[in-house]
Amino acid sequence: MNIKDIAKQAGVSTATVSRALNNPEKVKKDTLERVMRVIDDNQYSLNPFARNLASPGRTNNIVMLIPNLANPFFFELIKGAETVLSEYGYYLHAHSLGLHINDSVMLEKIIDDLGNEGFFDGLILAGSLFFNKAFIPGIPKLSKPIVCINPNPIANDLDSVLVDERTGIWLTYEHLTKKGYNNIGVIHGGYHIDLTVRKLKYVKELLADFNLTLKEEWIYESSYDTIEDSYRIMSGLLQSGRELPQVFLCLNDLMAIGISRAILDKGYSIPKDFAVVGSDDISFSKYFNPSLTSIKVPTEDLGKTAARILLNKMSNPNLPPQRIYLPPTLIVRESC
Amino acid sequence: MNIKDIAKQAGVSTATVSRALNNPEKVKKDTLERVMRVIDDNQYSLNPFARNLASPGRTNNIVMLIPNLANPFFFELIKGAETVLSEYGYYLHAHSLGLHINDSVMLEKIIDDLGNEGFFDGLILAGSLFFNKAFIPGIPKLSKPIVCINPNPIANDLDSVLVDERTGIWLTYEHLTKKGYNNIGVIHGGYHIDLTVRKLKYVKELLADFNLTLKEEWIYESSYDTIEDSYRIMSGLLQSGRELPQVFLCLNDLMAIGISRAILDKGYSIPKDFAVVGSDDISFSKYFNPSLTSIKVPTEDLGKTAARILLNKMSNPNLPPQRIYLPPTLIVRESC
DNA sequence: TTGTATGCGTTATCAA
DNA sequence: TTGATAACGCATACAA
Repeated sequence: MNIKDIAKQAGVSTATVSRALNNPEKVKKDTLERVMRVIDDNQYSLNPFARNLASPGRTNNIVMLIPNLANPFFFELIKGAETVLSEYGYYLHAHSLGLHINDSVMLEKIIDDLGNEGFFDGLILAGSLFFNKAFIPGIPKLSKPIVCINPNPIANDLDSVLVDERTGIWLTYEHLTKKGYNNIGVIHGGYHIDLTVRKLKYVKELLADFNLTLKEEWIYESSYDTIEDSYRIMSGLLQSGRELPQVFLCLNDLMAIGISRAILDKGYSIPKDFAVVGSDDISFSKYFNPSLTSIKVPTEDLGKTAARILLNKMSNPNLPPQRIYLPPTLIVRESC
Repeated sequence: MNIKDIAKQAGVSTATVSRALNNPEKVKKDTLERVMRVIDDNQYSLNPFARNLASPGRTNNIVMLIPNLANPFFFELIKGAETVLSEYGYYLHAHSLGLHINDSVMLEKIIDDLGNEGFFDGLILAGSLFFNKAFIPGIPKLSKPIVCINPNPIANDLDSVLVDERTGIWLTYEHLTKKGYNNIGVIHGGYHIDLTVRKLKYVKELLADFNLTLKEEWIYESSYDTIEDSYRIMSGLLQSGRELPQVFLCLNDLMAIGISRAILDKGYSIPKDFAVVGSDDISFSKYFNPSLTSIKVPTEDLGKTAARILLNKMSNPNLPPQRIYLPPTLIVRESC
């Protein structure tokens, strides 16, 4: 069923059918009704590819690639971007990389496929992971505006929104020392994520300023994506009898929740026996028991800002890349 | 920049350029290299619309419309669907309706827009909300395979995967009576969501079988999408001095977490003073303190099953609609 | 191995 | 108000 068949059945030309569809006011009422009836009767739906070829327009679709929907951090990002984009008539679709996250070949294929299908007008890439050297080469081919959220420093030729992570670490340390905590341990989600490398560096630099060092044996590797892993790791640590830090700085809240539950389940108290600090301040953290102290990043604002840059870029593709930094704050609650 | 320009610059025909792009093995090596260099130099990227018009193929994109990404329930759904779809080379994009969720005009526009853009091969609709009478009319126009997850009964002409909610309620009631709880209250997320209406009906029917009734004043309205609302409502209830039920059956876990925290903050104990049962068993519930008893729905399986039906439908569009029911289970933890 | 020519389904221009 | 037709950018059957 194409426009030609409809035209034939309705006894008009294809031009009239097209007009009936796109500019109904330019078609005589009787004709319009007749055409529309034929269209309805045959459940005709026009070919979007032909339409776009004949008269190119925007797709109204924006795609946001994220590492893992399981972390609420990312849907707050999505929410922010969606708020802004929908005002301008765009639809935001989130695509979670999930298992492909460590596979740069696959990542490149995804971007390539998406681009080739012409599915979207612009792309938002979230999470520092995406920007390893192996992956970046695929991006220029896209010829679509791109904005990154929290990319690693390699991507300095791309538009991006970033969190001033150093400040977050600094605020935390200030609070911890004020509370009398000196022995800090860090729980991260793996060195393959650039975020880990960056934040560990900031912690070490900060401590160095005070002539202190971060003990290597107090740096623990877990996973950013599940509560489970951190729970298991912490349970093991508590059972091992090893010397542990007084405070655990977790590089996201999912991990903080996991270790907290392990601490409680072993009969220890928070923050009396161990204090816990998370990162991101996802919405659950406030309701966790004990409520979680966390380095809050302005997640929704990150999304909004990325969306604004993207809109800007779409209407003016030749703008030079810009980087915008947003400040974190420390939300102090019961866990510390 | 189109294929013609490239052909001219490379001194070949458009056919050769097309071949270089799609069947490089059919082009002489020198020619191929020359063409490819011109393509790279000009950052040419082909027009996906023209390509698809000339030789129609699948887009590899599947869109899943969901009410709200803020509820982890939905990303587990996404995860399940993604697992299956990616095996077959499809990309799943989640589109969260967010604020437009109560606006059926907007919903129809969204589906219409997406369909007109044609960039997906199939659609998964999640959440009972989508299927009110005002909305259904828009669907047939789409002419793309559609599968629903947990639709309301109106949508019985659409392929769908459903949870056997009645059984979930039954399992819960059985457990509660065994534990000696008789006074049940229900917390739901609003009557505009069909899920609410259905489950309340099941609860009432079940109680009626035992010659009991659900007290109208023990049916509380909150919101499915935020923990906040339920926290606030429960705080108010506890302060009001009104008579309250012994057990709160919450129609999702977000609400269960909200009221639990309110109960604890007012100095009451769970499950001693009040017991709490949630629904869905999202991943956080296990780690909440006290851990949450919840009616677990096989969320990932729901997503997987929906994906399988969709795949089936895409390769065989004339299949009659099918409905598959999946059973819930009761996960008993500390809160009850 | 390469080129020519045609068609894909729609929109838009121009005439009628 | 309507119709004939060129054009959109690409893929492909067929010819060379």
